[in-house]
Amino acid sequence: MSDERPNGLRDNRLPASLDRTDAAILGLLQNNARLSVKEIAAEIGLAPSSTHERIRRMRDADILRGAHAEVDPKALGIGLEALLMIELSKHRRSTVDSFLDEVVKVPEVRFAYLVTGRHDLIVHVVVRDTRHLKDLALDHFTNRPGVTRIETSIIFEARHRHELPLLRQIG
Amino acid sequence: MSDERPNGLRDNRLPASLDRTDAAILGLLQNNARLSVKEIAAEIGLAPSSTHERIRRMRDADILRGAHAEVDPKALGIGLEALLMIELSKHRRSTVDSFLDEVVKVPEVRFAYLVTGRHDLIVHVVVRDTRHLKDLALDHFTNRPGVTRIETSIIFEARHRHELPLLRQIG
DNA sequence: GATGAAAGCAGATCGCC
DNA sequence: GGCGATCTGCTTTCATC
Repeated sequence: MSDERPNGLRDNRLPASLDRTDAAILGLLQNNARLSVKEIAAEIGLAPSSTHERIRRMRDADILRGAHAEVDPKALGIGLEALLMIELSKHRRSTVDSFLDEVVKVPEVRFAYLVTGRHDLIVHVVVRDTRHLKDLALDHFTNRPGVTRIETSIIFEARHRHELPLLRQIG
Repeated sequence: MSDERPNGLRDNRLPASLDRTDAAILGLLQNNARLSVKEIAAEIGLAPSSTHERIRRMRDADILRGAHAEVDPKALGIGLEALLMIELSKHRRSTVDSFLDEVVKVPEVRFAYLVTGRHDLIVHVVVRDTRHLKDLALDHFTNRPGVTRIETSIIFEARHRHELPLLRQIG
């Protein structure tokens, strides 16, 4: 959701025009970033060189932003995942950006969302067990200045979609 | 968080032993799945063939589970992201799995978490604008049997960590 | 833009240590 | 388990349409 570029200016690039072939490539790569250009080309019915050129263009335009490997959490000793729903004091709400930056440096944090509504911050954490969760909450959140209240929700089950929907008219 | 294999049996594989070299490889690939074996080898101080063998082993052991490309949401017309915090009726709580399955088929859904606490389900959705959000909530959630209440939290800002922490003793 | 051919390079295997 | 050599096949470039 970041609107901002590193220099702090709004990103005023004109919306890059994608056609349905580009969208198909993005869909395939979101589901499996290890697909070869050759495999993608076969899937979409283009030559590998043409497919390669489209991928290169989308990378240059920062539409395609790299890829991340998925690792089995259990293999790393992660036995429990939770969402921390955090309320911040009025004062801290003025400096939420630096707060977000600090939070996301904690290794056990997967994401931190600044949101509207009952809570101010939703933080997804991964831990060994309930004891680790308690320690993490106390050490990094409960006692932190600016935090007025935390609600903990343990995640029983999670489902993910890796592919974003295409919500624009395409060229 | 899935404990289950496709056949419905518990996964009883012994915990695969990772050493710190394996952990370093996983860390690099989580941050950038497009790194070549050669680049990873240089980073961790091993020969490319040895590095390749370690990666192959972790893939075979299902510790390394593929990769997903990251796409600029704005390029697809996504202007707004939100969390839907959903309460389910007692009856529906007995069939949450099929509910989760259906929810995650909706293209605008990124993830759905079944959780403890005030809410039962946390659903991350991506939409064009507030009008789209309203329509999505009404069409797929508010009027759905089993849903008793929805709270909507708009995401102002999001930060992610792509690398999971190593929480096990390593060999 | 798309294409096929050519060049360069990475992935994968293997025998050896 | 790590290593270097080797082979194979993919990525990337480029001239042409």
